[in-house]
Amino acid sequence: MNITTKEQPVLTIGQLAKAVGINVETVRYYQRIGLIEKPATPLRGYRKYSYRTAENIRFIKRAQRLGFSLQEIAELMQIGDGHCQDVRVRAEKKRDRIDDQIRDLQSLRDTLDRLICECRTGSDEHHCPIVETLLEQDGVSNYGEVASTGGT
Amino acid sequence: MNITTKEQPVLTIGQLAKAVGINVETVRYYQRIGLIEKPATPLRGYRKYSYRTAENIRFIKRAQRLGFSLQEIAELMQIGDGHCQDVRVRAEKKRDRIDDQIRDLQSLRDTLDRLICECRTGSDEHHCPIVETLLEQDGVSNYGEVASTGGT
DNA sequence: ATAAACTCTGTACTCAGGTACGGAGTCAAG
DNA sequence: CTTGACTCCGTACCTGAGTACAGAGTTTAT
Repeated sequence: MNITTKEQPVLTIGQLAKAVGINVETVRYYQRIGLIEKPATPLRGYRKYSYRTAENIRFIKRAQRLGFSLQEIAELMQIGDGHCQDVRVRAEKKRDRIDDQIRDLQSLRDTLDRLICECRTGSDEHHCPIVETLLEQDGVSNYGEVASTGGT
Repeated sequence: MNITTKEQPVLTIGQLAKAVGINVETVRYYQRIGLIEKPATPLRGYRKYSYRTAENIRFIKRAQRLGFSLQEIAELMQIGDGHCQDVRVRAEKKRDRIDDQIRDLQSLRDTLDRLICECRTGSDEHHCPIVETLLEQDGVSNYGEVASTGGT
């Protein structure tokens, strides 16, 4: 694993998959959707992958953990070479969407929590504030526009 | 819309869908998966739905906004009649999962934000901290175990 | 009475991110 | 040289929450 072997294609797909901790099928899947390159098929025998590819996959996984979709990651990898600003703008949009998500989840959490408390306090076994809230026509309309309910 | 018409099946599927603001196909879908009951097929002609069904669908939509899946909602509707405690336990579990989600999103958000700031501060156009972070082998391993990365 | 609008039924498709499988080829160890 | 493990390739399947569509029947308005 020294610097000289770094760029040599030496890994079989199985070794590659193991090295980065994903499934062989997932490696193939990434190839299928063009997210990682497919080393030219040797005239006979197996494809060999470089550690570079392993790093690319780790990149993908890290970006996924940061909340990017594979589509977005593909774009990131394309522009990633050049313009920092493009990447930053994308990251900012992503951050803003995450903020929205957090807000929604929090208001949801608060609503649930309040209901749970009421439920715990109430002694009437045959009347559940949680279910009743859900059953209400109106009132409690301030869950906070959580989770886009469709649209088109 | 007075109390006497409440339980009479009077709505066509289209009126029902419109009344609750969802697609006709979605109503059918809910029927298919057994989430709402299908009024017995008349010997000829169209099915009629009661306002009760409309309320059930509103229940579903509200529960969805609270973060329940259709599967969970189906369960809620089954146990909802009787035992408050069951509902509460489910709601508590749900709340805890939401807490996890919020935590994950927040650590993700912080990481992104930090990178964005570094990116904005840095003047080097040819070196993007965001991309570099993603490209790093190790370090920055504390995003907070976000998003289960698979595993049989 | 006829056309437009609606409903019914069943099936297939969508999106994302994979997973599974079958059959054939290939490689490495004993 | 054979056996077992691995790879290749294509295709099909999975989950969740719907959406789309075709063709036939029905209802409603004119």
